[in-house]
Amino acid sequence: MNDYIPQEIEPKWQAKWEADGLYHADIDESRPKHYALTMLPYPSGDLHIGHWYAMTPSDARARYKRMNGFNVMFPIGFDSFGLPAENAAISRGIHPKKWTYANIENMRKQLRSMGAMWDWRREAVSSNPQYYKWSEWFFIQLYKHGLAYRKMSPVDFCPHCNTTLAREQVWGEDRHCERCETPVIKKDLEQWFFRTTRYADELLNYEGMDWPERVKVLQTNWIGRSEGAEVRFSVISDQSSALPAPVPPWPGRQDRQAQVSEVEGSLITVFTTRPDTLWGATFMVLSPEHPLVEKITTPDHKVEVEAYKTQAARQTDIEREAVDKEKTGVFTGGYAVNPVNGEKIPIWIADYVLMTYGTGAIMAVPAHDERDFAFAIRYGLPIIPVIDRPDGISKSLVFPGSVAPGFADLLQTANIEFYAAPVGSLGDGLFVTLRREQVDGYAALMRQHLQPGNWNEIVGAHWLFIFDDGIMELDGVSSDQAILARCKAIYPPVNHNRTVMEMVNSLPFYRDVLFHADYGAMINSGEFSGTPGETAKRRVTQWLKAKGVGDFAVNYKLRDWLISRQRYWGAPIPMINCQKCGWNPVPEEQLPVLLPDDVAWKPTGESPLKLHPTWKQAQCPVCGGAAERETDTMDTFMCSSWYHLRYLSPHYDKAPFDPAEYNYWMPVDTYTGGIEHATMHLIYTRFFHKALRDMGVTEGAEPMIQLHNQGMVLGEDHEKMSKSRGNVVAPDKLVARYGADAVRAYLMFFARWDMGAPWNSTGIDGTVRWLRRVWTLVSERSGPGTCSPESRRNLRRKVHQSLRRVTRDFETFEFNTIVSALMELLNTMYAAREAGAVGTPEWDEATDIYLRMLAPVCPHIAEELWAHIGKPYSIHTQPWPQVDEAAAQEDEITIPIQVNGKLRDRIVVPADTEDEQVKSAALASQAVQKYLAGKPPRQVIYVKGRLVNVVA
RNA sequence: GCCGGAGUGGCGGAACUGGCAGACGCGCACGACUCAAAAUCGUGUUCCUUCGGGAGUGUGGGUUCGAUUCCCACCUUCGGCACCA
Repeated sequence: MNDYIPQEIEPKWQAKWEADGLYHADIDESRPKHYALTMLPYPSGDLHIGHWYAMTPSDARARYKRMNGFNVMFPIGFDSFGLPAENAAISRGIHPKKWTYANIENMRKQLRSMGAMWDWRREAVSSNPQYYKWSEWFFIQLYKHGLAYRKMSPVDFCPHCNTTLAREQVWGEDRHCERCETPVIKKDLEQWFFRTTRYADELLNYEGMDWPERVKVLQTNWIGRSEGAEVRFSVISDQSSALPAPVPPWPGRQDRQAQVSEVEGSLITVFTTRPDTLWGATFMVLSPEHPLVEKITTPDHKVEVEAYKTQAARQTDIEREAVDKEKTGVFTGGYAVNPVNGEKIPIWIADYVLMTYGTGAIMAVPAHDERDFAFAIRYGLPIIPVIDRPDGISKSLVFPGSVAPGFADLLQTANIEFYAAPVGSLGDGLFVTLRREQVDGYAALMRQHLQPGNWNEIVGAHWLFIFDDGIMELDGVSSDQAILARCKAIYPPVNHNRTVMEMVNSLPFYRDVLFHADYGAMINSGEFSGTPGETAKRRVTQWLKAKGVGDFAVNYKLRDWLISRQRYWGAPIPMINCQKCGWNPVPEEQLPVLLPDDVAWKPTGESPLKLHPTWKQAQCPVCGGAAERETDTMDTFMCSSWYHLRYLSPHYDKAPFDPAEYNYWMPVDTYTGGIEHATMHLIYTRFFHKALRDMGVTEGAEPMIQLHNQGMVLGEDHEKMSKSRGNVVAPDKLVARYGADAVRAYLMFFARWDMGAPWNSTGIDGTVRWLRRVWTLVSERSGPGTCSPESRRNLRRKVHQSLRRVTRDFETFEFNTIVSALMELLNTMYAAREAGAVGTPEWDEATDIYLRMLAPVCPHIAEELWAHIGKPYSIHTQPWPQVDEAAAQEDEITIPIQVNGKLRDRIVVPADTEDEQVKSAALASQAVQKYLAGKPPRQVIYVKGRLVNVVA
C-alpha cells in the first residue's frame, strides 16, 4: 500500500460523501433523532483555528451519535449581520453585503475542508431576506404580545462622526472614538426593548436542563434576583420645616422597567433589600441620570450638579460600580422626608447609583452599607447604627490621663480584655474590647473614674458617650450633633469633624466595629426597636404597606433587552410611525422590509438608512397617510436567538419553520459553543423560546436540553488571537501541510476541550506520526498468526478496555483522552504485532474496532483504511462496537501497599482474591514488616481492588 | 471592582466516587538503521540524594489512615460585565 498522503484521500472522500448525500438529515420516524447544534459562526472572512476547535469535537460527537443509531441533524449557517461589515464599508468602501457574501463563500470552502458531517441543504444565512423576513415577523409577534416597547436609553455617541458607538469602538481611559479620537458622550435616544424581565423568574429555573453548573450560576447571578421593598420618599423644599404632606396612596404593582419613568411629582421611589434599616437612612442618592434630578436641584447647586452629570456620563457602568473606587457625589440642595421618622434628609447624586438597576435611586444607610459608609464619611453625612451587631462586640479607647490611676487594674479584676499602647505622642492609652454583657459594668466603672474635663466613648454594638456629668447615647441625628458639640467643647482638635462617626473613624482601633452589613435585631428604630433580624424585613415592609408608603418588591439585575441599533447592516425593525396613529407594525403581508442596496457611506459611519432619500417613506398601516419607517435595525443577538429553528427548514416560506420538522427535531439535544456566550446569547435564546411558547409558536420550556462549552484557543504567546497582535493561527495552512484528520485529532488532543489553552504548534507532529503508524499497521494484513493464546487474550482485553474508555469519553465530551486511548491501544497493537498477532481473529477484531473508534475523530483515513481492509462503504454508517465486558476483565490486579500513607510495596493477586487474603498478603510483605518493626499494625485499610494502607 | 473558571515535570496534559501523582503526546538525551542526513524503530526522561531514602500538584493553614481531589484564607491568570459576536 502507498504512503499516507492525506492531501489525496481527503478531497476524494469529501467529494464522494457529498455526492452520496451521506450526511443528509431527513425525518425518519423509525429512528431516534439527535439534533446536534454548534454555535452559528460570524463570517469574519477567514476561518479561525477557534472555529475548528469548537466544531471538530462537536462533529466527532455527532458522528459518534450517528454510529449509535441516532438520526443526527448537524446543521451550519452564518450569523452574517453585524458591525465588522459596516467597518469594512467605511474603511475600504466595500458594500457590507458584498463583503459579507464574499466572506461566506470563502468560509464555506474552508468549512468543507474539515470533513464535517454538515447537511448543507439546511444552511441558514441570517442576512438573507428569506431569513430576516422572519426575524422581522418575530419582532412583530413580540410587539403584538406586549413584549416590545420603546423607551429612552443612553448610547455612547461620537459627536464628530454623528454615530452611535459600540463598546469596542470606544478606546482608552478618556473613552474616545476609535475613528476620530473625539471623546464620546452619552446621548439619550428612544429605542426598542424586549421585556426579558417578564421572564426573569422562569429563566432562573433550570429544571430538566443538562447544562454546566458554572453556566447556571453565571446566569443566576446575571439575572440577580433580590427580594426587598420599595419605599416612597416625598421631596420637600429646603425651607420647609413643617411636617411634610402625607404621602399619597401606593399605586400598586406596575411593570418593573416602566417604573422609572413613572417617578413624578415630588415622590422618589427606592428599592431596598434592607427595609429593616430604614431608620438609619440619613440621606438619599439619585443616579445622576435620574429624571427628578433637574427638578430637585436648587439654583445654587445647579452648576456643580451639571458638571457632575457630565463626568458621570463619560464613565462605563463597570467603572461606576467598582467597589474600591473613591465614592464621589454632589448635593442637589433638595431634601426628602424619611417616611418612618419624619427626618428631613438631603438628596445627593452619585455615580455609584446606576439608572439601570432598581429605580435609579437609593436610600443611603451608611451604618450598614459599605459604599454608603464610605460616601457618608467623605461628605460628613450622619451615620446612625440601626441594626445590632450580631457579635455583640464594642470597643473603647481610654485616653492617657483621662481616668484615675489604677484603672487598668480594675479592668483586669473585672476580666475585661484590653491592652496598653501609645496613643500618638500623648502616652499610653488602654485599648478595650468589650463583650455585650460587660458594657454596663464598664460604663459604671468609667463614670466613677473618669477625670473631669474628659470623655470616654464605647462604640460598636453599643454607642455610649460618657461625660463627667452623665452618659449620652448615639441613637439619632440630633444626639449625633449634641454629642459632637460636647466633645468639641472638651477637646478642640476634633472641631473639624462633622459627625461623631467621622470623629471615631479617625481612630484605626475602632474601624472594624463602626460598620456592618449583617442582619440583627433592630435598634434606634422607634417602635420597631428590638425586632429580631429574622422577621425585621417582613414586619417593616408590612407596616410600610399598611401606611401606604411602600410594599414588598422583587428586583433583578437583569435588564430589558435593548434591540435597537443605529446601523445599516441588520434586520430592519418593521415598525412605522405615523403622526396621527403613532407606532404600528408593518402589515405581515408586506414583509420582509428589505434593506436598500443603494446606500451612501459617509466616512463617519452615520447610519445610511437615516440618510437614504426615500427608504423611510411609508404609508401608515392604520390611516393610510404618509408615515415614517423605523430606521434602526435589530441587534444581531435577535438573529441568533432563533437560528436553530431556521435550520429546520431554511427554505420554508409559510412560517419561520415547518411544523413537521419542528415536531420531529426539536428540542436541540446537544448545544455546543463558547463559554463567552454563557450569559447574553444563552439567556436571550431561552427568553425567545419561552416568549414564543407563550404565543403558541414553539413548545416546551427550553430550546436546548444539553449544553457543553468549549474554552478558548489563545495565541501561542498566551494572548487572545487577533490580527493586530499577529498571533492568529490559520487552519488552512495546517490542513494543507498535515491534512484535516491530523488537525482534527490534534485539536481534540492538545487541550481539555472545556478549558481551552494557548496554541502549541510543536505538538501536532505527534498526531501526524500517530496517523502514519495507524496507516502502516492497518496496511499490513497478513502475518504468521503465531502468537500465544495468552497474548491474544491480552490484545482483546486492551481493545475492549479502550472501547469502554472511548465510549465513556464521547458521552462526557472528554475528547483529549479519546485520542490518548487510541494512541495507547495502537502501542499495544504494535507490541502484539511483534508477538505475531497479525493474522489471528483477535487481530482482525482489533483492526475493525480500531477503525470504527477512529472514524468520528478522523473520518477520512478511517474511511480509506476501512475500504482497504475490504469492508463495505461507508464506515460512517456502521454501528458503534459493543464492549465485551468479559474480555475487558482483568485476571490479575496489582495492589499498592502503603504504610502510614506512603507507598512501600506492591503485590500482584488474582482479581477475585478475598479481602482478608489481600490484607494478610500485604502484611506478609517484607517492606511492610520492616516498617512495622515487629509491632502489630494499629489498622489495616483495604480499598477493594485499589490499595492497602497499613497504619503502624 | 463584581460574577464564573483554571493553576500538576522543560511544554500540552492524565489521574473515574478521597486511594499507586505525572497516562498519552511534544521536546530532549542516548542507541539502532544509514557513507551521511531525514524518516523510522528502540531505551531513558519530576526534582534532590550520602543511593538508605527524601521532597513534590500556585502559596499558607485545616479535615482524614490517606488530599491534585474536600474546607478556609491568599496569590496569579483566563472568560463575562448588557452596541464585538
